Amino acid sequence: MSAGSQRGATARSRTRPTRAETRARVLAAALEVFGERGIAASTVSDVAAAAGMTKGAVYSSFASKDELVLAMMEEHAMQRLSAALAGFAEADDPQAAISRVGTVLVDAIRSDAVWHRLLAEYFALTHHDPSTRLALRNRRRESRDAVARALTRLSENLGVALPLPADQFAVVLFAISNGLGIEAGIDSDAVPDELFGSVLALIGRDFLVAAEQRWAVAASAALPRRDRRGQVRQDPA
Amino acid sequence: MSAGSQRGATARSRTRPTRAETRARVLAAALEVFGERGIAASTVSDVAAAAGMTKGAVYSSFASKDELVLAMMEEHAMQRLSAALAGFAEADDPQAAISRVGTVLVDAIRSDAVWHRLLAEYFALTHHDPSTRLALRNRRRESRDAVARALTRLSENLGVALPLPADQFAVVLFAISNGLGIEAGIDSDAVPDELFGSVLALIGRDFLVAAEQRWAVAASAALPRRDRRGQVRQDPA
DNA sequence: TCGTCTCGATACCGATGGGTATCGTATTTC
DNA sequence: GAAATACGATACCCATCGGTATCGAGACGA
Repeated sequence: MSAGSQRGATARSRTRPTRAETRARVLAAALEVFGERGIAASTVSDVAAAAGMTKGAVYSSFASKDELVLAMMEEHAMQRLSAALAGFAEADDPQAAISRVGTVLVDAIRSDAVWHRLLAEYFALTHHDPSTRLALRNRRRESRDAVARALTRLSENLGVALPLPADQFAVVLFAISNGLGIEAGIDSDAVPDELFGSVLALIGRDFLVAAEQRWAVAASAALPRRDRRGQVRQDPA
Repeated sequence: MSAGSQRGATARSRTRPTRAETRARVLAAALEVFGERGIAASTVSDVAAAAGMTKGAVYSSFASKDELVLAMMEEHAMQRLSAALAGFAEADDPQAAISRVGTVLVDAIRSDAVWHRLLAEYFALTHHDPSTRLALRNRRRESRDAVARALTRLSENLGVALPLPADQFAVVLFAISNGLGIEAGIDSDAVPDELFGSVLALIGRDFLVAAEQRWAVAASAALPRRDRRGQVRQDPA
């Protein structure tokens, strides 16, 4: 009936999006709206509207607002983690690996101001609900472990010890990233672009210096390693 | 005014608390309730009840929930700042000053987990309201400046350059404190007590070493100050 | 092409909670 | 001590928002 039915053999033009499409659209809208207005301050209808739909659509894909929020956080956390890990990714050249880590982490701050706001609110919001709280904790743990493993591998590849135990170093990376992200969110003038890099350089100075020497040595020839006390080499950073 | 032998000191058996008292009680209750259940999740009545009063009392002292929240944050931020600065306080012995800074900052994390949650939520909550946002930004700026000044003074007293420009160093301190606080709030096992100290030691290692040397020199004899350009003069962009 | 099922729009409900009007009483003023 | 005032409790208002019931229309199998 109706004017429909023209989605004949070839064009296959759906007039109605598939379930997955809707879900994706809603999640994207959720990220946008929650990120802009805040989770608590946004209504389900707001999100729906931003996705070009109505509440009904949202509730047909998500059981509750909480679940929508959870799904949105999971989704984006996943993306962020894999992006971060991609930075570490098997780079044959350790130098490249190091510089990539820096790059990734650095613009993680600026580009994802929204994410830092969201995480901050979610962290606070979540505190009273044990199950959500555990979910966040476990997700955070996984992420940290992944980063810690990457750090360990990096350290082993270079044959240089990390400035801190890998797991603690991972925590510190998260903390600084998040902390600077929040400071930047409060007062963007206060956080120059290179600040994260500077801090990392300070924390990892010995590591970087040693890595550089090792690499240089390895590159120049198969020389036995020289003394590593070149304490204040000016190069890094 | 003239005739009134107005409320003679405190001994007066008042059946009704003074305005300032109620305000203080409400603010204390607000800190407690908001900190526990979250700002958005708490109602004005909750806060009032925790203070042993009703909504009416709150609204007779604060124009709106927002204003109550703002006042509570201001109040506590003030306390925190002065506590932190007390750590820097005119210590004749620079060594003591340094170690105090460490101590203060370290247990600022553990002891004030609540504060970190609050700040996180407030930061997120505040983002959509320009005036509150500016208030937070300015308050944050003042705090940073105060810390930066203290750092500068410390550096001058010791005659040793800071690892970073004072204002940036201040930001980093705030960020790490807050960041680690949040991580600890999410997963307390992940943040060992000494982590903040370790990171600070890494960041400020040269500073600490140089300070120690200088102090040792100064202590050993009343020597005129020696050249200050020691090997540690590294100060990257 | 028809029947069935799924998805999403519309309309609605009920609770929650911020905010207000009012009144009684303690405090202050004269 | 009486009048004026300030403060806080009580009762109330109503906008908002999460969630639900229902129904029409598009998708899909036969």
